[in-house]
Amino acid sequence: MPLAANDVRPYAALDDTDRAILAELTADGRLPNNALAERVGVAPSTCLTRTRALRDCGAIRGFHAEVDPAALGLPLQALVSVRLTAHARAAVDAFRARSVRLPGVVSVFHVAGAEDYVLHVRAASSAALRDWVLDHLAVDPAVQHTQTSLIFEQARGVG
Amino acid sequence: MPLAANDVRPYAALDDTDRAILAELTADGRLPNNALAERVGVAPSTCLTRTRALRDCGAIRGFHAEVDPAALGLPLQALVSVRLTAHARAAVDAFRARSVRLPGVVSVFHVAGAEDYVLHVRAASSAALRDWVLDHLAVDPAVQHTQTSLIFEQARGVG
DNA sequence: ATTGAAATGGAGGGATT
DNA sequence: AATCCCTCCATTTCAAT
Repeated sequence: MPLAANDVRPYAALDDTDRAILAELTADGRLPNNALAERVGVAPSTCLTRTRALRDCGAIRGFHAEVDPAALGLPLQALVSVRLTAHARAAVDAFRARSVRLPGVVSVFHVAGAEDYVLHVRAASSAALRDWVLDHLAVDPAVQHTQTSLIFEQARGVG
Repeated sequence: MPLAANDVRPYAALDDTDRAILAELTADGRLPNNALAERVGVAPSTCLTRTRALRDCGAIRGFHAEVDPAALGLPLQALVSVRLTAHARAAVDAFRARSVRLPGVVSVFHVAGAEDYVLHVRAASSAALRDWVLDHLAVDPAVQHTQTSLIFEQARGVG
C-alpha cells in the first residue's frame, strides 16, 4: 500500500512550543488551556490550535487518570517476562493482541533479547497472580516460559 | 514508626460508583464531569464531590497526557534491569530517588528477584541509549550490573 | 450524602491587525 | 500568530432535602 500523507513527516514540524505543550500536559493532563498558554508563552487561541493539532497528528495519544492500584483492589503488581515457542510474525502479533486484552494487564512490552514480552500486570493477591499466570500464560501453547517478578514499588520518572 | 491514619482504611469506603469513576477516568482522563456523571449514573455535583474525594484520598494520583515517544525525538525505548551492590534500605531508597530524576526515565520499578530495579527509559538513538546507561548507571558505585532490553513495541492493556 | 439551581469561568469560533 | 470580541457550556458553589 502507498504511504499515507500523515505518515511521511508527522513530527518534523514540532518546534519548542509544541514540545513545551507536550511536557506540560504529560505532567498535568488537565491543565486548562489558559494556564497552559501562559506557561508555554503563547496566546490561548494559538495554544488551543497547537494542542488540537498535536492530538490530531497522533503526538498526543490520549489522556488518562493515574489510579493507585490498591484503590482497585489490585494491590499487587508484577512484571512477567514471557518467552514464546515460535517467533514468526503471526505468532508474535497474535500474542500481543491476546495479551493486551487479558484482565489486569497495564502494559505489554515487546522486547529484544532473551525474553520476547514483558507484561506489567496487577493482581488482587499472590494467589490471584499465580492463578492468572497459570490460567492465561502457562496454558498458552505459544508460551514457552514465563518468569514473574513482583513489583515492590513503582515511581514515575520525569521524562 | 506508628501507622499513619491515612494508611489504615484509605479505600475501604470505595463503592461501585467510585470504581466506575476510576474506570472511566482511566480510559479518558479528560472526560467532562457532566458526561462522567451521566455514565456512572449520578448528578454532576455528586460526581464532582466523588472525584475530588478520590483525588484527595490518593486513589487518583494525577492526570497525564499519553505522548508518542517519537514526537519527543526519543523514538527508542528500553527496559533496563539494574542489580545493586548493596541492598540496605538507605542504598535502595537512594537509588530510586536518583533514578526517577534521570532524563528519559518513564517509570522505575523496584522488583523482587535477581534484579533490584527495572527502568523504563526513552532515548534518541541506540548510541544515546548506550551513553545514557554508561553515564548514569555504569558509573554509579551503587550499581553492580545492568541489562538493557530494547522495546520493539509497547501497547496499553485494559487495566 | 445527594441534589437541582444559580453564578463563575473557560472553551471554542470568528474577524481583525 | 496574536488580540479582541462573542456565545455556549462545563465547572463550581450553595441552599435544601
